[in-house]
Amino acid sequence: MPELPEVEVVRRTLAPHLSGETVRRVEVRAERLREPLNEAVLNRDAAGRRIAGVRRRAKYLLVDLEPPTAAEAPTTLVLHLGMSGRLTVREAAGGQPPAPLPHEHLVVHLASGRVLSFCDPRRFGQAFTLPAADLDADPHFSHLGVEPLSDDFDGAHLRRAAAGRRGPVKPFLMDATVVVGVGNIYASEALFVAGIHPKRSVKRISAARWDRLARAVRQVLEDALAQGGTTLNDFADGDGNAGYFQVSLSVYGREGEPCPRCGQPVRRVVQAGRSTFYCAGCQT
DNA sequence: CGTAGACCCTGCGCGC
DNA sequence: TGCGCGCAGGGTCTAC
Repeated sequence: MPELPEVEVVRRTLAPHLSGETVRRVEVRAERLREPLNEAVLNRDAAGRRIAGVRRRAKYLLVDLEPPTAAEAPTTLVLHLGMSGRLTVREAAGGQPPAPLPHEHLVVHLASGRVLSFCDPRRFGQAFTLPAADLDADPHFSHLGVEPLSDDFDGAHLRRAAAGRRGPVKPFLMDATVVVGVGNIYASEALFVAGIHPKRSVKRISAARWDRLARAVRQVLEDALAQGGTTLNDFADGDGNAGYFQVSLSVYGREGEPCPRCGQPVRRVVQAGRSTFYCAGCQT
């Protein structure tokens, strides 16, 4: 479900509901996710703490938790939606916590009686805690590359990252050590906008093309963010991914349909086990 | 070293 | 109608 724009939309809709709340307790309903959920550790690091805010790094959501006493250190509740995760704030009903949802693996009970609910049918998501100071050094984060919407991301960055590497550009663009947050949808979309063939070797891309690609990545993500922001504004109230498919896509998922620019049928190929969509006329 | 492929898990839509 | 197959937006590990 989520790529970077969607995760950012979730962050923006959750943050006002969560900031200032206090975590009462964390309930693990199903611990068997990609990394097992540990209810005892989650409670040790989160229960009784006030939520200072919600940040994002790559596709991870970071819930900042204040120390309950000056002797303790800030912690962070890290959440990843995987392929099918949904985070919603749910209201208490008649003084009772809301009834369990299907695939609701984690429930963070808040002092107001509301809960932060994590549902994830495919169980590729993650939830764990860390001392806030250890985030950057943690193996989940230490290898991550630049944020695509930051000033550090441009054509020169891509060109430097590609030096000494081989292979096609599309999987390269999805390599989180190069740039984070570019998932399977927006990798295809950005290459279309930039006019670059997804199979083109990273060794055969000019500086001008790297510039164009970096601009395309930024544009595609920002456009999706703008559209997601307007169509997903009730996300936190439990309406999951309504509006997701309203984000206009040029080639992704459109095999056989006419290219919006030249009319040739959109093609699909599989690269590194993932579908890639492109126009053979517009992308070289 | 870097890259390609398998794998984690469940649900859905399609063709037969 | 029922069933099997392929496919799905992420990330990590292993084998080459």
